[in-house]
Amino acid sequence: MGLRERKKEKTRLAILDAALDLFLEQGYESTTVEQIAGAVEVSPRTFFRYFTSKDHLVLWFHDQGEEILLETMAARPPDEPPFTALMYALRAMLADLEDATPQERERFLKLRRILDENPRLVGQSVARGTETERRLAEVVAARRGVKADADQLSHLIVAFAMSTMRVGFECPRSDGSLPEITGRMAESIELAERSLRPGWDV
Amino acid sequence: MGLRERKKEKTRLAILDAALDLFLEQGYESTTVEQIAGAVEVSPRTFFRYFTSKDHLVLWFHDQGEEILLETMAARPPDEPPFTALMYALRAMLADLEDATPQERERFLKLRRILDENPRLVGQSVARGTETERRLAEVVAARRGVKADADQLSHLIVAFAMSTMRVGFECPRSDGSLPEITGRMAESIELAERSLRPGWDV
DNA sequence: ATGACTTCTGTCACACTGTGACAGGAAGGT
DNA sequence: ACCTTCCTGTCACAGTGTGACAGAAGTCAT
Repeated sequence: MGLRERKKEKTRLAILDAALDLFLEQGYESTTVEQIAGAVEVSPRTFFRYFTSKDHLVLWFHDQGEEILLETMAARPPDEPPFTALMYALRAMLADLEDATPQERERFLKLRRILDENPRLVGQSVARGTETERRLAEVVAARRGVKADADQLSHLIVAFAMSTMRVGFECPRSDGSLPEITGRMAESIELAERSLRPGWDV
Repeated sequence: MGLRERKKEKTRLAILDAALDLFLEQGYESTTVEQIAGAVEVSPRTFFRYFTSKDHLVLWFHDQGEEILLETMAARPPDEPPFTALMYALRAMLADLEDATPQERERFLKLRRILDENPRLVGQSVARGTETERRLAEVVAARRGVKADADQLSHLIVAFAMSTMRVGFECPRSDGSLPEITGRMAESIELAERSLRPGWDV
């Protein structure tokens, strides 16, 4: 990896960290792109070359999550029931979080605190999730040997899976520590599996 | 109802209709608030007094839908399983649509076409839905005699119900007529009820 | 109707987000 | 060193959204 790419990644993370800290200090809305750019000695124009919008700062982790979901789905045995495979994919996301460096974990926890304080951003985050759902629906439809456009069940399977994820992430919160989050998530997965009729997602 | 209120409602709808038509003609992004305001002989500043944002134009029907959902939930017998009650609430939304005036139906269908062409707006719509979910979760938790903050199952019930609704509305589409939409919705509800274990939402 | 009173509207001014175009500088390969 | 490519800052700009204020229109007395 060349110097150019390393430098790029460095500024990317510098912008991200500066922004997260500013958001926690003064709130999301009250923080301007100019301030964030200023904090890392970069022009506002450059900020938008790294993050397409201010919201994208908060949604960056979604790109990461989606990648893991899709990779895991591809790796699971094709004859496994789709919902089961999706639950494994969720667990893979958690595993990735636990294997991450302290810095990355810190970033994630800061982000969660910001989301707690800004319901609007939670909405944006969910909105971003619809794209992921669309892609996952394609994968699930392929597994089930149907066309995604014409099959409601494939969409329902994915929608239920993502609901399970969101419930695990969003509620209920107390200290917001990492083990708590993974614990809630595990609970949520268990709850969902217990609620669904065996073989519903064939 | 006084002249003032009638006039207000009239301009509100005038703005809405003008906007929907412009969106269909030239696309959502390419249409400016200035154009919309101009089409109804109103200052841009006034536009923002009727709709807090350009996006809000497309989300207005959500406010209406949420109201019906909450009202129906309040009217359902308290000992009815929450998910069943939520499915009745969805059907109440459909019934409201079918009872609506031709104008209102036309508005709804235009909106759907706009959503089809602008995935970003679908995302916004889903984002708006998270607020509804939060409120419904409170209602469901109250029914189940628990606190919403501390109960994942209440959230999961609502999340599953809203997933069912979204799947019914969003996929799959062909002519986009009203009977088709209500049909898809009914299918989706049936599919969800068949997928869940009896008594899972006690 | 005339008055006072409330509410709505337009104008002006402004902050902020996001984008296109261009020029200079840093990194890559030869 | 040289040329190419990519990155960055500057400038200019369109568009969204908001606060403040003055005037117009609706409301409700007498």
